[in-house]
Formats: sequence, structure tokens, C-alpha cells
Amino acid sequence: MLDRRLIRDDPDRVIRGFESKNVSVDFESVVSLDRELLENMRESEKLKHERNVKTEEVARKKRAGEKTDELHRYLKELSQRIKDYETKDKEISARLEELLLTLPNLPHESVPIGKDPDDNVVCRTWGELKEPYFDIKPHWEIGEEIGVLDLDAGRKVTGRGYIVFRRDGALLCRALINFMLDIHQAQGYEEVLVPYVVNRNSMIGTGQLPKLQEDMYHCEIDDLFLIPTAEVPVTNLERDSFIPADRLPLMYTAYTPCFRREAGSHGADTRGLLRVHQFDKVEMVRVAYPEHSYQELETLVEDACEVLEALELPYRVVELCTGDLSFAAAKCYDLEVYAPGVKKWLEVSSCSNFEGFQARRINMKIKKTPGEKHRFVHTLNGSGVALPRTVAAILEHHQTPTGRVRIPEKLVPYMQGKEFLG
RNA sequence: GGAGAGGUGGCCGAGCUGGCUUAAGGCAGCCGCCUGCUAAGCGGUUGUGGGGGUAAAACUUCACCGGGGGUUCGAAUCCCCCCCUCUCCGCCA
Repeated sequence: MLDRRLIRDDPDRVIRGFESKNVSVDFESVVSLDRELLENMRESEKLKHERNVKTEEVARKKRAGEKTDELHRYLKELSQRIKDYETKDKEISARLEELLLTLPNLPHESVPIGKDPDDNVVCRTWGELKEPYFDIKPHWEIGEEIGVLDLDAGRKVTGRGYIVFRRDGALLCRALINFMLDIHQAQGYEEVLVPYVVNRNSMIGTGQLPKLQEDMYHCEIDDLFLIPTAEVPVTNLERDSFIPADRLPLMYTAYTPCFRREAGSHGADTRGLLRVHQFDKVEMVRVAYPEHSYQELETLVEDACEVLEALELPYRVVELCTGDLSFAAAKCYDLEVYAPGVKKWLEVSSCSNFEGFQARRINMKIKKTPGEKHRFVHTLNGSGVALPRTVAAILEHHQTPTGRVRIPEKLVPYMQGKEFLG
């Protein structure tokens, strides 16, 4: 949700933001509805004030034993007029609210202008992309050969895009989750275990709804949604609350499975583990002081990088351009690992600052100190990191010419001491 | 799923036979006084959101007692619907 005052005071800036983000929204309606709402409100407030005054007069007269019939008649009519205004108010508010929820966040001024992923900016690259001296197999091939991946079983049990890991593959996933959680705990994050199913308000709060409903698995009977990321339950932990300034920043880490219908993205990069409907992910969420949020975004990225470095996987940090930013983000860095088997950079983490966009929807404020006004917190999150593509990168990058897969040193203790998969 | 109890300001908690209660009282917070320090004590003060107003305040106004609707000149208080919490029972990992 954008700041209502910004919409009122500087609509041009909002429009410029939308343009740079390459989205077309019905902003004119928002502005005119807002104006209409204010006007309506002023009129009805005048009448309500009159009613309050006259109603007191009735009470006074009654006590004095005077007649109030005439006032009653007048006030009845006045109340009817107020009711009309209120009906109109509800109507406009509802329409406005609906529209406001569909308006995306504005990019931060530091975000590079651009229209699609080609305009994203590579900030830095870590690790050696050494020329392979043997023919590296794509992860689905090596994975099935050494018996850690079973794509057929996944298709049978559920359908395309659902994966079965076997033996060391299953162990690897479990190991990665613990490994990542341990790293983030050491970085200062508080571990939480949260529901994988959330209600509608939570989904609206973080911005998945109403726009992205098509991408969500929805349980109609209960009106509950499978989470597409831990961001949803974790960020919503502090919905409708005032957070004391000295508790900020809040830092949470959580493992959850994630469910995404991926409607409309069939065909592209869908082989093996590249794009699946259910995957595991360890997430980091921060709730920050507004003045510190961009600094915190940088350290959040570093925290995610630490995972990839510990796994000895070459990666790069990409800053998304305005046109590639997601709905709720004001600024976002993607982390991409290199997978030499498919010869692609795979996005395994997305670290974003949402500024006050989610906080306004979630109603999460900083507890005010005397003399200060209530302010919304800033929220951030980043994957640290998503598993399937990381597993793909491990299967490819740590592949040996003899068809084995080496387990990164730091992960070995989590793998029951094994140094190779399979 | 069945039965009962309840949802009030940062927290606790009155009010709920409709109008000097736009919410008593307490706690906590803030300011001041007092006191070797601390504690206690005394006095004052403190909700949220929106509108108008101001350089900013002051000020002013509307709304808010789980959510929505209704009755009434007037609703925290009466009526209807929904949601949530707790207790007991049933079912179940």
C-alpha cells in the first residue's frame, strides 16, 4: 500500500514511479476517488457535528422536563441525511481500497531504470567459473544416475513440477536446511517455525493478494492459502502491533516449503529442478527502522552470500532494474549461482526492501516515544537460500569427471560424514 | 462438531436497567515536587485514525469499546448476523 498522503500531495511522483516500473494502473481513478471521498466526508462531518450538539440539547431539555418533539422530527431527518452520506462513503471507500491494494510499490531512487531483465545490473561475482575439462552433465541426468533424484516418481505421485529426492538426495535437502538455519542463527536471526497455510489477510498483508491470486494454491472451503514463501507467515507475525524502537531490527529466519502454481510460466526453464511447484527454502526476514533499512538490505544480501560461499558455489549479485522489480519491492537484489551443466545462472535468492509498503498493509508501527509520531516500520526479506536450484548447482558444479558429486566441506558434518553423494 | 463463558484505551479492569462516561479506577509511561541515593509519597499529564488549521505547534472537528448490519432524537450499553478466545464434552494425529 502506498502512502495515502503521497498520493494526495505528489501524484506526479507516483506516476513517474509506475512508469519506470513499466506497469499500467488506473491511478487517475484513485486520485479522483480520494478527492470525492474527502469532499463527502467533510459534508457528513458537518452534519454529524450538528447532530451531536442537538442531541445533547435533547438530553438537557428532557432533564428540564421540556418538550422535544420538534427536535426529534428535525433530528430524524438529519440522521437520514447522514445515513445517505455514510452509504456513499462506504461505497467510495470500498472501491478506493480495492484499487489501492492493486497499486504496486514505487522503486527506490537508487534502482537502475530499465524495462526487463536485460537491463538488470550485475554488481559483483564471486568464485571461479573454471572452464570444465570434462562434459558436465545436467543435474537431472547425474541426479538420476546416482539415485538421488526421482523425477518420474514425483510426476506419478502428484504431477509435473513435483520432485522426489531419494537417499542422499533427501539427506542433502535435510542437511542444507539445517546448515542454512545454523548459519543464519549465528548471524543473529531468531529461528521460527511457522504455519505453511495462511489466511487471506496475511496474503494481502505481504502483497501476494489481490494481484497474484492465480499463482497461489487456495483451499476454498477454509479460504486458506498454501504459502508461496515464508515471507508471508513470518512478516505477518507482528501484524497490527507497535514495536518498541529498541527491539528493532527484528531478525527472523525460517525454513518452510513453498508452493507456487507458476501459472503462465510453462515451457521456460522447467526441466529438472529449475522450476517446480513445491520447494524448500530457508528465508530471512527483517523488520527495520526506516532510516536503516537500506543499510540492512546490504547486510541481508551478505548473509545470503555467506551460504553460497560456504557451499563453494560461484554466484553473482544482480540488482534488478525498475521494470523487473516485483509488485511489493522498492529495491531488490537477486543472487544467482552458476550451474555449469545447464550453463545457466540460476536465481536462488531474492533480497528485497519493501520499505513501508507491507508495513502499511500489515499495520506494523514503531512504538512512539514522547513527542514523536507513529511511523511505519520497513520490512525486508531474502532467501537464504532456495533449495532445488542450489541442489542443481551442487550436482553440477561439484560433479567430478568420474560421475560422482563432491559434498562441500562445510556441509559434510551435516551429511553424516559423507564426502560424496550416492 | 455439541454446550457454556467472554471479547472495552499500552496492559489490568468497571460500565452493559440507552443521554453530565467521546470510557471510572488501577498499573505502566512522561513532567514536576519531596527525599543522602533508590523505593515509597504528592501534584499534573498521557489513546488510535482521519479532516480543517499552523512554518511547526496551539486549537478545532469526525470516527473508534472484536467485525458488520439494525432499532432510536441519541448505542460500549438493546436486537440480528459473523469472527475470535477460553472452559467442558465428543472425535482424532
